[in-house]
Amino acid sequence: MRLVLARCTVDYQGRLTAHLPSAVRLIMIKADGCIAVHADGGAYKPLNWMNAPNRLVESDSTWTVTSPKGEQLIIQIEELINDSSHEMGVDPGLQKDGVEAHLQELLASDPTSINDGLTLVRREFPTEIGPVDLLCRDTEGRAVAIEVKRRGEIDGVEQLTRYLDFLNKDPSLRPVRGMFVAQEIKPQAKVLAGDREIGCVEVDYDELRGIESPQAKLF
Amino acid sequence: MRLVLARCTVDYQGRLTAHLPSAVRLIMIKADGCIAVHADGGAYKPLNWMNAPNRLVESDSTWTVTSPKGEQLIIQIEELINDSSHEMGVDPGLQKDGVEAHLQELLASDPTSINDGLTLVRREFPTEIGPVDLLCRDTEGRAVAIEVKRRGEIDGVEQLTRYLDFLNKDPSLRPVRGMFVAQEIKPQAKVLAGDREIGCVEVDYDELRGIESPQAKLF
DNA sequence: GTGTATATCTCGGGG
DNA sequence: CCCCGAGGTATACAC
Repeated sequence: MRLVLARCTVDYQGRLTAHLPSAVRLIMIKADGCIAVHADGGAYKPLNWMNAPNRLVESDSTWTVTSPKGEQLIIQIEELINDSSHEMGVDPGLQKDGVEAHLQELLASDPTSINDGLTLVRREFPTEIGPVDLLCRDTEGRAVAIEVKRRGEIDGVEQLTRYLDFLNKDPSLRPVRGMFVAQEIKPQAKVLAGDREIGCVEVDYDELRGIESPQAKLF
Repeated sequence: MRLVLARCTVDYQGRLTAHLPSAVRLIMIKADGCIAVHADGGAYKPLNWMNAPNRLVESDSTWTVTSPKGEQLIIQIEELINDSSHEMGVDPGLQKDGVEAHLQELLASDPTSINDGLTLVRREFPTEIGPVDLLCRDTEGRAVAIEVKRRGEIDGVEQLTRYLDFLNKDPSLRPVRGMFVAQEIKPQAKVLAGDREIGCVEVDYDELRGIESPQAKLF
């Protein structure tokens, strides 16, 4: 990783046009070629950047970065304050726990935690317009489409509604009812779901994980 | 801005749980207190981070960052390779051109570029569920709700549909028809819009800007 | 490759 | 404070 501290201006032309007036900034160049220009504040997003792959040409005080997609970043170095490079090696990467995929796995392994008597037909059940998180059958053999979210908002209800529209065109499934499952469901989402006769269930991730592997609680 | 190069492990607990095994990384601490942990690759996103405001406590080799929202980041420094601080000053910030707001302004100033005979009632016309980009009337005085996007995708059609549902509950507006305007509209979005009797119009940003300020073309 | 959905989304604006 | 919407969203994954 190369770290350059410099007073500079930056111009981006590509998906939009953007300009950074002169100021002192950190320019980060990573081993894969991606470049980020950071100010000393404003959280994690750089002011300007260019993803890999790209081509960086340094000509005197003008750095020109060009991407194959036709994007261009021009950095004018007005005053170079520091320029250092460091060998860092490959990163083993981030291990996450608690994202939607995990919640979906837990619910798939035991759909009765959503509703008594539910049995799983398939996870990621395909439709023409995208996959339904869980497709189940209830005790009476009727199809139930389930949308899983960490936080249940209005978009999720719309998404499930689209799936239901398509699933209900299939005679072998019809009638399909919908259920919206999340750790937390926003009131507006509940209202919209109610309006469309979609059931709402709030579940507790830690509790599900506890039920899933009860021995974990012993240690 | 403080830049620390170190072999470290990182653990985050908050909105989810995440762990970073030992490796050499860049820890960036900005003037506003926000912290980002970067690997030497993988684009501009940090592996782990903590937004301002937060509290950083350095105790020997263990850094503990706590946010008021109850999030926690623990960095174990195993080997300190470099630690430097730089004064950078306040950044004047990014100037953007070509985002949706500009497109909306141009269309508001001349709705006939969308459809002959349209006149503007209001930009950001409020509804219970959010503002409609443009509300217009056509030559026959009927209300037209317009959703403006840079890139027209399926979400935008859903959004406009929600607005239309609400607007059509208002007797003084009803019937309201919808138009979906973007620089580029994806085929599926066109299909969904067609299904819901929403008109689609693709517009050219540069051309609009030319019409808007014709003198700009002279120079 | 396109299309779809997720994200510790981030970030900014309005009530 | 929450809600809502835009983003050069980026990123992963299925078809």
